[in-house]
Amino acid sequence: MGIIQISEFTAAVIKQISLIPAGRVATYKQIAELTGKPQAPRGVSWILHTCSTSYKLPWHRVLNSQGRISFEPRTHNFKQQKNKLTAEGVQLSSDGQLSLAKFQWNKKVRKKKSSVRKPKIFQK
DNA sequence: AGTATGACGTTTT
DNA sequence: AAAAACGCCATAC
Repeated sequence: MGIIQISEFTAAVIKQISLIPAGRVATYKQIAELTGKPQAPRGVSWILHTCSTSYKLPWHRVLNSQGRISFEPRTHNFKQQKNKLTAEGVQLSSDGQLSLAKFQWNKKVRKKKSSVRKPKIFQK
């Protein structure tokens, strides 16, 4: 095993993808955003293309922004990804479409403002 | 150094 | 609505 130099970006992408919990999915764009480069979803896809197996990432949890598997439905990769997702409880249609509303990992910089409820004693 | 490519995403036909 | 064009980015060659 040799020493490999990878870029900051690559390391950040690998980190974020490894954090996606089972049963949830993220999009390429979302990963790009989480690594601070919202314009780089293509870079994310390239990294997955090259090192998904060598880093043992949950690559199958990354979909495109329509909530769709980014492989042609005939391909082996498509079937493998679909099987892995199904095994985790992620429901998707036969053509590889799922509901992002249901399954998207919500680690995102979103500031909900009104989610904090006042204690009952203060309500009225 | 310049070009090509890819598991993308958005805008324009 | 679907397809193509366009923009974008990190790597490969």
